[in-house]
Amino acid sequence: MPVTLRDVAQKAGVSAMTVSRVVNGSSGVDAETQRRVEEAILALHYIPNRLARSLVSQQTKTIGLIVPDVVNPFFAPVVRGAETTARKAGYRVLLCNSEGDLRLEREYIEDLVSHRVEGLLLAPAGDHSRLALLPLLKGGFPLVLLDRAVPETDCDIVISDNVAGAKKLTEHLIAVGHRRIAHFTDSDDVSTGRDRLEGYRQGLATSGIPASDDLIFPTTTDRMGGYRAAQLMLELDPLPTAIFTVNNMTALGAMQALRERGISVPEDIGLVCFDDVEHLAVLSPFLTVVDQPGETFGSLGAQLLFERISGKAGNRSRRIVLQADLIVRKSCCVNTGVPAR
Amino acid sequence: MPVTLRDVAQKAGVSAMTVSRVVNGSSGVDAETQRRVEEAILALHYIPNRLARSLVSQQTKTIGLIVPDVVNPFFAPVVRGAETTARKAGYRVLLCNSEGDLRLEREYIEDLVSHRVEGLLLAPAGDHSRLALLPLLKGGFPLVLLDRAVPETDCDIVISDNVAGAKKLTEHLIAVGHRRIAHFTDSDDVSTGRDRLEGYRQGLATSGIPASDDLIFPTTTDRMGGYRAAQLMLELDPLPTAIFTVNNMTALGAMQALRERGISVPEDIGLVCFDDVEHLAVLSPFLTVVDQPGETFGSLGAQLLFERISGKAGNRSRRIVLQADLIVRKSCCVNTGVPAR
DNA sequence: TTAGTGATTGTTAGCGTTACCATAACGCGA
DNA sequence: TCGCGTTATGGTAACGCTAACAATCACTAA
Repeated sequence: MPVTLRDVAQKAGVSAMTVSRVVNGSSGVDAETQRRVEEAILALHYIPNRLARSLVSQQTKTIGLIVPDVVNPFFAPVVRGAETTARKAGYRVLLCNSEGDLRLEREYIEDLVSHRVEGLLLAPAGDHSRLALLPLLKGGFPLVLLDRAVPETDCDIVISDNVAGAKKLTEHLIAVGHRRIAHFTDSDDVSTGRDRLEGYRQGLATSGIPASDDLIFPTTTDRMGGYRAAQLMLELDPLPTAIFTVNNMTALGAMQALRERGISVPEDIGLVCFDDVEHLAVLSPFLTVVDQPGETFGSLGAQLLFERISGKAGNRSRRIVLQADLIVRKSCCVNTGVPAR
Repeated sequence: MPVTLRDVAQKAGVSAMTVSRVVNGSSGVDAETQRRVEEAILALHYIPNRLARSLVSQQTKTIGLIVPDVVNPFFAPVVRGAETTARKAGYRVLLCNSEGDLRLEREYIEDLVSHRVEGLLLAPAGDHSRLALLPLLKGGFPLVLLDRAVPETDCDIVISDNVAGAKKLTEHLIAVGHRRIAHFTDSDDVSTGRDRLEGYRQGLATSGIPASDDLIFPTTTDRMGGYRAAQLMLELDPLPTAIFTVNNMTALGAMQALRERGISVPEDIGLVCFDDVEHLAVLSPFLTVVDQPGETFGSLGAQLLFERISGKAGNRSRRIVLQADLIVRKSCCVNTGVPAR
């Protein structure tokens, strides 16, 4: 059904090759011929078939990007950063949403490879993503990890210093007077979760506060996870005076649960988290957070990937650690300077 | 470099055709042969080349989705809805971000067509998208518009009743006592902007309030647009007692500008808008809005598209109008019942 | 004149896959 | 033993495109 090169060639009274030359702007086509061909292209609304083109040229000018959640205010700018950088390099991005699900992620990886993307940007679902990545790595497939590390998987990565960030956050809580701090953490399978938990522990340790497992609530990193963890936490007696959640969505969920119980932040309990919530920060600068530069993750990741693709990247794998900044707002430090209870 | 069907065939000691049969689960392959082939596939990490496959089968099992802004809390669920529905139908989605830019949009459309997507879901940048769409429509290409109509362009569409929604919002403002209401509107090129402006006018008209052009501020629908419009509006004397912005991002920008001037909402001025801001609604249920069901836009749109693709969709174009719901929160109705000033 | 030069265009093959038809091998009844 | 259907497998062409080479032509220098 769609118009092909041959259709154009026939209409213009030339060979397919000549049309191809015109389409690709190659030199060595007579001006008059070129005009006739261009006329035919316009008349027929011819659009080249990239499948065919890629098949012969062996390059698709496409990279894949898999994130656990496009909607998350942290990943959204990551996507944008990657896309912008890719565009500048003449590449397009195939975007996939793994929902943090290993099986879905695996499917998407296969899918992208089968689409012959020239490289892959991946914010992995967790440590077990390793199984899907190993064959890629073994085959020398250009791959850059974003945001999350995968143990024993040696490849380029853009990540932030989660331990330091979490430690900063914890120390801040302690500095404003909190001693009993709950932590909502991700499943043990995700490096960011582990690192932030470690930062939390270190933060407590430097102040000589014992870390109690009772205060650590493993959960999922979506809003529901925060909601559930908060409900569990609310059983505690005495209640913690502050919560440090592993990411932004979890904090929102916690917030929701607290509100439902009539517990207000920061009057009754402090709340801090990793990752900012962009739009929210504008409307009511409220949550104290450690903010990661999402857009930079995306653009740096894409840059690393393109270096890999073009073979400019040597054998050793590169590791970029970005700084995460503490943004102190109002969600943990009560006005009296001392937390309630 | 990548492994092909022939490599597998050679390894398994069979012809390419046999491997193809195994890969596609066709019958008529000896159990023992099948085992050998499967072994070879696994050993070689063979992944079929979808480019080649699509080239011969003439179907890519892929649809395109173009939105003006993935990051916008309204479009994010649209994307998710479309993707989920597509997945269920065995399709994948190529997601593109037009940034509301006509040229970029046009490029993406060409790109997607050249990728031979089987259909296109488009939230158009504006009326002028028409030029890019006409050739598609003429060629019978499956196309479904989302959220925004394009005049004189007859095709399937999922849209909400913007006039009614805007009217409701305006009437609500009037009901709580506002009479001098500013409206931040989109460029005249976008149907949603026009319709909401029309709703605003109708809302005023039913109460016999004259609509003054001085109160209407055309701007862009991002945060910066809202910010700038608010700055212009602040020159007005007397100040309006309420603002109705054309979408969520514009409201956030306005909010920002107001805060910077020390003007608080709703005490000093009321603020309402179209589209909710999901995460924000949880953390502090504040903005009074007309909420559109984003996910439904995406999934219904995808459904329409698949009916089109499979030819089940007759000749006439379908138009689905969704209801937009007024959610009354705190951003326009002051506690005293009377707006300031 | 005659090969030589350069500019323009065409021909052929192949990218990796599948549809379609051909072939081979086997068993089975007559 | 032959013929026939049945099952398993292979060969060939084609999808739309481009790389590489081949052909054609006008024209020029010797």
